[in-house]
Formats: sequence, structure tokens, C-alpha cells
Amino acid sequence: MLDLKVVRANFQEVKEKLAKRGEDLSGLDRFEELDQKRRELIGETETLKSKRNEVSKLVAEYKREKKDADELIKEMREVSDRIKTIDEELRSVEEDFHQLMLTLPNLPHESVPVGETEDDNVPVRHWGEIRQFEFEPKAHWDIATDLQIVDFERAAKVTGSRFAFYKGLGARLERALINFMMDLHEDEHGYTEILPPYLVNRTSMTGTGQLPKFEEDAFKIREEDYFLIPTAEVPVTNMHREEILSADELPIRYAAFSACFRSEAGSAGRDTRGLIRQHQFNKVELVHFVKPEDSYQTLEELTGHAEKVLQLLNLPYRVMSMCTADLGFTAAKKYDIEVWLPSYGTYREISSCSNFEAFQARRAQIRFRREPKGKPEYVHTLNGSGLAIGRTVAAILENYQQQDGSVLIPEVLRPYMGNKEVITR
RNA sequence: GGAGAAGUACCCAAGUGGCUAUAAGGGGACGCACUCGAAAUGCGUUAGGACGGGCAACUGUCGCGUGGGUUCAAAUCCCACCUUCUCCGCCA
Repeated sequence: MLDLKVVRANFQEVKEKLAKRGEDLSGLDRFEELDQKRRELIGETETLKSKRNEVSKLVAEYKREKKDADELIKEMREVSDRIKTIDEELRSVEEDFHQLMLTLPNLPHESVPVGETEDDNVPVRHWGEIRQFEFEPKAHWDIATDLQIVDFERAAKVTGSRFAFYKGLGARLERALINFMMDLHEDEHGYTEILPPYLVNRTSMTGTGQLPKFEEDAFKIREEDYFLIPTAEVPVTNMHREEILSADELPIRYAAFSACFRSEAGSAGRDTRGLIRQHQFNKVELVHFVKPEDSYQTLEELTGHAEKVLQLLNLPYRVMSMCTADLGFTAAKKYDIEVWLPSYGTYREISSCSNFEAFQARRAQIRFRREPKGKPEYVHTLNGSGLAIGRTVAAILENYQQQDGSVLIPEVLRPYMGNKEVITR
């Protein structure tokens, strides 16, 4: 959510900045009308309430002194009716206004490249050597199926498309990656480990910005108004919803492993094979709560932490700075880390690191005090994948494959895999 | 899932329609005094927030789990929901 006062004071400027995102801004047209109407009604109802409070005291006094208060009561009956009418109208205006504010995306940071499509994303850096194969590299789903470490067919039978059984060393590899990443972030990067609920309520989904706009992307539990989390970002960020933290608690760094669930509405026909786009996948998520002045430096650190995983796994990647059109709804600035996939002959997103500034904090009411008696300010929240596990498995299978169909296990993972060096059939 | 109880400040807790939520009382925390210092003791402080109006000082409204309702007036009465606790059932 944007700062109401900022939008009010710089309406044209905000409008122009949001336009760079290429989103539909028709809702913004009603901003000034609703904002003004709202303040008008608040003024009216509060004046009447002030009067009511005053007279109510008087009525109490009259009653105590056994004086006749009928005149006053009659008068107040009218005032109360009027209050009720105005409050009803106010409620409806505030609801509209709130809904409008919830659908406005974040303002891009000044350092974000302006662009119209994903082709305008800007490469920031590359890391690692792309391996030259002396044979035709296979796609990871073929490698995995041939090695019998992932079973897509049976998952389709048991559940449906875009699900997978991991089996044997495939399951072991997945689990090794989870542990390797969590250990790294906890021991080397100073994160506190969180294991969150996988179901969250509507308020939490709204707090981090998945709702109201993207309800169709989420899996919903029918009876409960609960949602399967699309990322651990949702429960972990919402841990501190409606809290006022003290300055010395900041920065907070959480690393959370969770399964993630996405309906992938609108992705029909894309990445239909393999581990790249599943309805359920595992991910290690990094979440930061920081003071506003620290958030951009933190974004760099956070991105570095995710990159470190790829470096230790020796997987080539590049970091892209997302342009205004590709920022997503909530981010003020976002880096995607893309890993090299030989069979695709291209880089694919494996991590997304975002600074939301106060956008989520304002929705979720996450604040802090600089001084014990100070005025609460919104924190800045950030998060990034560190990393998506399924896509990491795909990257390892493809980059570490050998001509005979076996796959070398990256050295750092071997202790997590019973010191095995290779996955063979 | 069934039955019952409870949600008031940092914590415990009193308050059952107007008599000051300007929230009793207790605890904790902080400050001051006493002390060489501390303990004990005494005195004092310890609602915060949101949203309006105002250049400002300031001022108004709303906050007793949440949302509605009744009433001239609600912490107090009514309805729904949430959370916690106890017992029973079920269960990893």
C-alpha cells in the first residue's frame, strides 16, 4: 500500500511513476473524489459525535438531579440518527477507498530501469563458466526420469499435472539442498531459522500483497478462508503483522524452508515438462525487516546470500535488475537471479530478491520505534529466494550430467548425501 | 466435533447502562530521596495508537478480543465471529 499522504500531495507524480509499470490505473481516477468525500464525512460525523458526547453528559447530570431531560433526549435522538446515516455512507466510502489503495502497485525506486517488457531487464553481473558439452546435453526431466529419481507420470495419476514424486537419490538430493541452504544461511549469513505454517488466512495474504489482486493464483481451502502459501514470505512476513518492534530488534533476518503452492493460472502450456513450474515446490526463503535507511544496502546483501548458494554449487548464473514493467506488484526494486540451464540454452529464474520498502509494512502494520517513546515508523521488508529447490535440482541435473546419463553430485552436497559422488541408475 | 469459562494498560486485575477509562488495587519497569554503595523503605512516573481539523501551539473523533446491533447514552444489554483455557471425544 502506498502512503496516503504522499499520493495526496504528489498525485500527478505518483500517477506518472505508476504508469511506467504499464498497469491499469483506472482506479486512480477515483482517488481524489473518494479522499475528499471521506474527509468531508469524517468532519461531519465527528462534529456531531462531539455534540452527542457533550449532551450525554448533560443528560446524565439532569437524571442525577431528577430534572426533566426529555427535550435533550429528543434532540439527541435526531443527532444520533444523523450520525448513523453519515457513518453508513462513510463506511461505504472508506471501503471503496481502501480497496482502491490495495490495488495500487508499489512505486518503483529511482534506480529501477524503465522498460516495457522483460526484454528491458538489465543484466547486472554474470558469474561462473558455462560448461561446453562434448555431447548433446539432455533436459533435466529426461535425466531424472532415466535415473528414476523423479516420477512425473505417477504424480499425474495420483494428483494431476505439475506434480512430482521424488524418489531415491532424487528425494535425497532435494533434502540435501534444503539442509545445505538452511545451514549456510543460518551459520554463515546470520539468519534465524523459521518453519512456518503452510496455510494462512486472508489477512496475511493481503498483508504481503497477494490479495486482493491475485486470488486466482492461490490455492484456497474452501471451508476456512485459508490459503495454501505461495511462498514462505507470506507467513514469515506476517509474523510481525500489527506489531511495533523496538529499534534494537532490527534488523531481523529469517530463513524459512517451506513447500510452496501455486495454481499457475495463466501459465497453461508454459514449462509443462519438468521441475521448473510445479503446483507444489520447495523453497528456502530469506526475509528481512530493516530500518528504512538500510533497505537498499540490505537488498544487495540479500542478493549476495542467494548468489552464494549458486557459487558454492558452482552453477553459472546472472543477476538481472527488473525493469519497471517486470517488477511485480509489490516490489520497489527487484533482482532476479537466473541460473544457466544447458538444455534450454538460456538462463532461468531461480531466485527473486525484492525490496518492498514500506509497501508491505503499511498493509500489514509492521512498525518500529527508534526511541522508547518515539513515534512508530514503518519498517522496510525484503525477501528473496535462497533458493527455489526444485529449480536448483533441475540446474544440478543439467549442469552436472555426464555422457553416460549419470549425474555428479556437487562437492558441497556430498556430506548431505552419504558421501556419494554420483547419481547413477 | 461436544460441553463449559475467559479476553480491560507492560503483566495480574476491579469495574454489570450515565456518578469521570482522566481505569480502582496489585505486580513489574523507570526516576528521585535515604545510603559509601546496594537492599529495604518512602515519594513520583509508566496508555498507546489510528484518523480528522489547524502553518503552529493546540484541538476533535475512535479505541475494554473483532465486527455488527439495541439505546439519547454501552466495557456493561443482544447477535455473530476470533483467540485462549478446562473437561469429553477423535487423532500423529
